[in-house]
Amino acid sequence: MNNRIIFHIDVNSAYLSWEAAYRLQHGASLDLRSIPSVVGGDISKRHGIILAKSIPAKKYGIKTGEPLLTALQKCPSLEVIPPNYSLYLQCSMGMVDILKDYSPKIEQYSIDECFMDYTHMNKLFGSPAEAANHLRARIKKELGFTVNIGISSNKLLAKMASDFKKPDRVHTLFTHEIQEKMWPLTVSDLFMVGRATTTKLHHLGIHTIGELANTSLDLLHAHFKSHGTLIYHYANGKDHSQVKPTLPKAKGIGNSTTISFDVEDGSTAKLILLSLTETVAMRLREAKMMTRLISVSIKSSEFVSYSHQKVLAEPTDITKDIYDTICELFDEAWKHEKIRHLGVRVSSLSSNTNLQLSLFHYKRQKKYTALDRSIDKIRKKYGKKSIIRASFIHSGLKPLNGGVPEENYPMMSSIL
DNA sequence: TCTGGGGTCCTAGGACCC
DNA sequence: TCTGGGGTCCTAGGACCC
Repeated sequence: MNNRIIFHIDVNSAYLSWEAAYRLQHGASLDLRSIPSVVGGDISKRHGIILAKSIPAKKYGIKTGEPLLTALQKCPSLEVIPPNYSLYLQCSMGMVDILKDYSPKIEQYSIDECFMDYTHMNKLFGSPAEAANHLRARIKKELGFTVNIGISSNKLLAKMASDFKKPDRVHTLFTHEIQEKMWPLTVSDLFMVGRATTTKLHHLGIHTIGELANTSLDLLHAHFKSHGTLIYHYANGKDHSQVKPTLPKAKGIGNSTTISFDVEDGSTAKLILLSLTETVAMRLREAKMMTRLISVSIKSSEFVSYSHQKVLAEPTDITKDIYDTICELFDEAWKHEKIRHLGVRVSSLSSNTNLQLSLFHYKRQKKYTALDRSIDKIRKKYGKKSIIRASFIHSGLKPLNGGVPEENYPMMSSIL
């Protein structure tokens, strides 16, 4: 139990590296990773933030999540590349395919991060360090991008280790190395210590992970409740969570969008909410789930966010039912300020396999369920834009909004 | 500082029930 | 009503992650 070997594999500057590798494989002569470059959204659509940066861009003080505009002030010659999520999905799947050669126990933590349990696997690829280096080199050679790999006896320490010097490195962080390698780091480097917690810890005089590790659990629990207990154990390198090879069942499905202009009237807002609901409901049915809890979220032009939710009497997967509830919630919640951002989310999900329709609503539900099924089929066969609601015609708004990347991208060729 | 979008988990307070 | 305590559900907001 205490002798596990866990790897954390982290793609260096994932979105940017993937774009760079793709371009090189398609004849480009310039490697984006060698110049100040970023993947970022469209400023004119108010999506202008940095999603990934090259190491040269980092040297200008450009940070992930910061506005594109300030990044351009720091480096006017910055190369800005739009995101391409279906490419990222292909690259991510390519990497996981390689990882599967090294161990069957792989957890895909995000599109660019995986945990791998290498316990008892030494006979296959040698010692953990040998295997990690083999893996690192193979991904680089076959897929054209680099990764950092952290090795330890649990997931937390492996993840912390992969964050050490980048790119293209393997690091270990075993228990006996915690004091030397992890404790000198600033407390905000610890997983699960974000901005709010960092500020509060500083007020308590705690600045390094080592200081956090040596603070009393009682004090931390008094200030941070269960989160205090969590970060105390993390600072001491303690984590017993398992590598989970199967992805967990989704707890909720949501889509949201920042609108390119401020919305001032309810009818425009509701049209945007409809486009979001369409996508959310399609994804819900695709997952063969029903929802009982519907919520709408609003962000004003002044960046004030709020939400409103409702539990339904019975679960549904019908677009119209979800949308009607969304409109009701919006009318109750909206404070009539200018709107920048709208979101639709469904949760309290249950399987739809044994759907029991109440007798009273049976006919109505059957009708709308059949309608949704038909629309889903047409969209699947002829594309998502093949059938749209009349209300969007001439509206200038997208009839479907949000969603997950589609798997329609040509597979990356090997670099050879 | 003109500052995205997808998630998960936790907490606090109120309603309601026994 | 000088009036308890525990349990569950619901709601809103906030923290964190990539």
